[in-house]
Amino acid sequence: MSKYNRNNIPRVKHWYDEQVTNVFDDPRITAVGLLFEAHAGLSARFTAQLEEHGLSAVEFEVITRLARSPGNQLRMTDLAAQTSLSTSGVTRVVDRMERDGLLTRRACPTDRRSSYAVVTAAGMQRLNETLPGHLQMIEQWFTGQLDPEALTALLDGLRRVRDAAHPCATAGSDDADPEQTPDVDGAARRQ
Amino acid sequence: MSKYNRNNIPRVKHWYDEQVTNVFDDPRITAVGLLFEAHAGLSARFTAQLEEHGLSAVEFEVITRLARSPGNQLRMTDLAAQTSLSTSGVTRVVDRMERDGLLTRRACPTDRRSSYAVVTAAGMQRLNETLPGHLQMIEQWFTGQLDPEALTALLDGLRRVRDAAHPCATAGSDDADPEQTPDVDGAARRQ
DNA sequence: CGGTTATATTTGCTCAAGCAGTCGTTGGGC
DNA sequence: GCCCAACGACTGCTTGAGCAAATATAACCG
Repeated sequence: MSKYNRNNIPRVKHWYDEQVTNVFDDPRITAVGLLFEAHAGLSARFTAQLEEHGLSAVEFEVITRLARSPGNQLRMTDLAAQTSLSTSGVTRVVDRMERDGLLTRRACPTDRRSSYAVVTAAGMQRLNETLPGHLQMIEQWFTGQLDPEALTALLDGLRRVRDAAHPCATAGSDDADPEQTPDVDGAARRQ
Repeated sequence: MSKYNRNNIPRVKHWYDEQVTNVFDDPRITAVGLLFEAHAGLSARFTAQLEEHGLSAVEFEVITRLARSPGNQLRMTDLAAQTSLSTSGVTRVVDRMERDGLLTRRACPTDRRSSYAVVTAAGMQRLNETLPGHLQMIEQWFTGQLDPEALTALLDGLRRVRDAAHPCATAGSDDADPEQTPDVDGAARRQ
């Protein structure tokens, strides 16, 4: 439904000019709507599947971030920086997940202000139970909906938008991690 | 690291060797991450701008939906169906906006169970003050980040994902969506 | 050292949102 | 006309999240 470029005549003005029939139906708003609804749709699908495994979306994000980090652990602050949560939000999620046995707190040996959130064995097991279904959902509702070129184009576009708009929440995620790896198998030992 | 190569003896390859570092960096998860982070980034930018005009993202969505509806009004239930809110959520957001003078409730003449939420003059004025800046934000952080073809490709991909995954409104109502014009932003995490 | 500032986490408070239940209203079947 | 299921809006309750203050520790600087 190429609502936006209904004709291919090169134009001086913007791509949306002719379609503005009503201020509130502006195609720019529609574009945002597409992105937001795609997000909402996927979010709902994922939430439903995660719930079957007793995880909320936030908990899944937390445990995934931890599980991909060295030692299956992160300091609370770093965890907050990598997720959509504030530090107090992280405190409370970790509270709940600790109560449920999925995580443990561990004191940082070099800085007594800090503490690590560590995935327990039970947490890793839960994650391993959940992940295959989750990946299946992603394929079913997202990546599998598009052929490879379309998917690549979509991801390229998203990456640009993300890089432009994202308020540096993933600051420390992909870069080299100068932090020394503290004791990989501690998770099993502590509990 | 030390766990796996604590001594230099060549090890037998275990089933998990390639997974311990990779499973959680699966490109499918990365793809979802891009979409979600793009959404989060835009959402944060929009929220900041709307806040300057005294509107939350939800309030903006509500007032926009109403403003594009005939008579600048909708029944509460219909408003709920068009937004990311449940009916009780709509009740409360309309409460607040009515208190702030942006909306009014009006009794439905034909069905005394129903009531309409109507945008007041003050509400329309607020929206008109807010909208240009909002559109500017969309261009700045979203549509303006991409050249026309890339934008078209992005929107095409999003539309497919949206059509596949969007649970036809959110809470409760699961009808097909005959409406041609998609939506405005909303739902922050919301999830 | 002693004092000041910065950092890490937790806690109190507030608020927005959903669910489930309530109340009044509607409309169909008889 | 009467009954009852369906519907629309609202309310009580709970939950999850953020902000700001509190607490503890670290780092720095004289």
